[in-house]
Amino acid sequence: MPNQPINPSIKDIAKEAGVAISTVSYVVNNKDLVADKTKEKVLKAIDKLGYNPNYIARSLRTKKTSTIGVIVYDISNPFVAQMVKGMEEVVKKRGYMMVLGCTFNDSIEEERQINVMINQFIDGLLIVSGSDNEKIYKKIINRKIPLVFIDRELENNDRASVIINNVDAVEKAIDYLFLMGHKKIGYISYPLENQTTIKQRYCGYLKGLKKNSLAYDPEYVVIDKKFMDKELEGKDMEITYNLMQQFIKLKKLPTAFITISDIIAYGLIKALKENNIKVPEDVSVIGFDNIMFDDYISPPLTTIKQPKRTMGITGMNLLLDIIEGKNIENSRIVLPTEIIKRQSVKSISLY
Amino acid sequence: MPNQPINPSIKDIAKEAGVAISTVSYVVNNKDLVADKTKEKVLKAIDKLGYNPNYIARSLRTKKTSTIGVIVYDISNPFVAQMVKGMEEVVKKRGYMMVLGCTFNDSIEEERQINVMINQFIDGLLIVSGSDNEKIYKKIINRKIPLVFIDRELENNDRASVIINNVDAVEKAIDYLFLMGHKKIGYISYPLENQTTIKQRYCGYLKGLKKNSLAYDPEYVVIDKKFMDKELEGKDMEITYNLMQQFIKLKKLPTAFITISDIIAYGLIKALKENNIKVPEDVSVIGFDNIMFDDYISPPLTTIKQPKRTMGITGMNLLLDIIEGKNIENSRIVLPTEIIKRQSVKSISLY
DNA sequence: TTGTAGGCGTTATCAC
DNA sequence: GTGATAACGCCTACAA
Repeated sequence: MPNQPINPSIKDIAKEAGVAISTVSYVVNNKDLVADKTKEKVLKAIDKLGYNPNYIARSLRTKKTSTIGVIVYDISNPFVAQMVKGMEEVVKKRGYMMVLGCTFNDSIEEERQINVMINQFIDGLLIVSGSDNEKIYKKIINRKIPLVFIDRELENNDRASVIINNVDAVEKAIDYLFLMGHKKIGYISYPLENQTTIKQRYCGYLKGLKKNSLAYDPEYVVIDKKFMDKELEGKDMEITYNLMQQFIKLKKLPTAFITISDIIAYGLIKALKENNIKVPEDVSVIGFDNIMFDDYISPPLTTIKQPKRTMGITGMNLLLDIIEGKNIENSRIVLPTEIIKRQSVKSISLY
Repeated sequence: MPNQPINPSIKDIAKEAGVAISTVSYVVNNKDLVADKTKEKVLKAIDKLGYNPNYIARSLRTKKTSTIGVIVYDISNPFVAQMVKGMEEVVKKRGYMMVLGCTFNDSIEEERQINVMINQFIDGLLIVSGSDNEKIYKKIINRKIPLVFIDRELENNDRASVIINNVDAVEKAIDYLFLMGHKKIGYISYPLENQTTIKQRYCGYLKGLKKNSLAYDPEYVVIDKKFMDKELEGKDMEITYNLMQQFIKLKKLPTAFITISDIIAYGLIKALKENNIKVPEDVSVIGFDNIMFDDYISPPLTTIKQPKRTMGITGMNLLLDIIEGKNIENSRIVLPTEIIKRQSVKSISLY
């Protein structure tokens, strides 16, 4: 019995089949240059030795890795996880792999990860909600590495991106609340620094207020640095809960709150309920994202739905299209949002 | 101005610094063979041309990719996402990358993904809750690719793994319920086929019943194939909700339910509440996992906590230790579970 | 239609 | 200490 190499190379196959290396390569890559008879011989040898092409060697030659870098802020966030799931579906279908990195909204970390990834490792990069720091992305652009942003727009908006209309979304939520008779509308958000998405939503808040001739009352808005605390990373529910416990004791309450995420809404609702403030009877709440739990909390949460999975799918498809040199008709895709009406908002028009 | 290569190679650096290629390599890899003066020249050239080592080429030589394959069933499941987050922390810290694949509990898909990954692409593989199909893993073992399982044990239990004691966990939950006066304890679970973890929990259920001299009543157990339906993938809450809507109409209720996941518990609670069955007054519920929302639903969910992040961290560290040839004292790590008592269980000892 | 040979960017082995 | 040079496994002109 001849000693079979554990990981046979193209060379071993060539020897086994009694043909040249290039012939094997042609067969492996489905180039129609090989006579059927020869092809068969090669295939048989491949089967016999159990050959698998070495992607590393291939990449070294072709400069293609079929690997996509995906950078998110926190994979354990349900909104993010749902998007990543969408990306994974596409990647799988189109024959790529996905490497994942979490930045936890730390731009130093983001830059580090990008650097590692682009060191000839990946064919393209998908960034979810990166920082506002344009500088980080210069290197990617310089190296001509295809790049798509999801859920975020840079000031320099000629970048490929998949987004929603954040201004519009919040504005519509205010319209809805106003329609339901609310005049005092609060707002809970991350700090606005370094995050276009968050800024835009705040703009929507202001715009919606103005549009409905509602006064802006700083007493009603909670924008707190604690949300950016590294120690508290991933604990938005608790942060909100604690924040609101204080808020309730110190300040007057609006009749409704809009929050920039469902997670925050959950924390808010818990704090409210524990202080015997009924939701929605006393205070209405609108969340953002429409994560899978909204139907299962009490009361079921009214929210602004983002098409999470679709955002992931669309973003990944766009990126792969760019990589594969397909004709891109639109590289700035705006996906629709929708207010999902459940039971956390109540009409107060009778008052 | 000399034309600088966009991606300078070690060769370009050598030329720039006026030294040999190998010298540059020594410097890059911190081998202490180079005179300080030469080293400085090289460093200067590296800085000037903006050199980055090509990982692909390096991998081709060294047969190391510093990339770990992670296979999970569903990244959008909060339990999984939390584990992956733990892995990501470790991977980052120890200088590796992570490629991610989701199988959605499809063993064909699992095998396909494993094949892609092990084609010389990864240094090791971390599998979360794979199938029971030993055959799939043969190839990995044959190729001597380090492999660690999380949350799952194969029959052949000499594999490296990070698990919890599932039998014990459920048994303790029954003890707790019994202590609270419950004699009729229901159970909601995935089908038992192909999943050791699920089987073990069911054993725990049986064992706990017997231990407390409680009769097994098939009327109280819900084990349904719908949970494995490809179309319904990722919708355990809805599935449970629908299942229980029927159950409530057709069957008698136990005084308490144990479920194999918090997600399932959420669906159950919703169905119960909508049928005016109070939780925990009429029926107590114990979940499994302790996901981040348990504190925020109504009532807050009593559950069996799994150390999700720790499982991810431990599993990844174990795998990297194996890869790096460290001395492994224990390759079958059992992590502790704990009953987290919230408000979904009520004592009925007074009845 | 098939074979030869060069090179992708490294690292490692030897000389010097 | 430093410098040639041969691999690693593959792809692709180009030659035959």
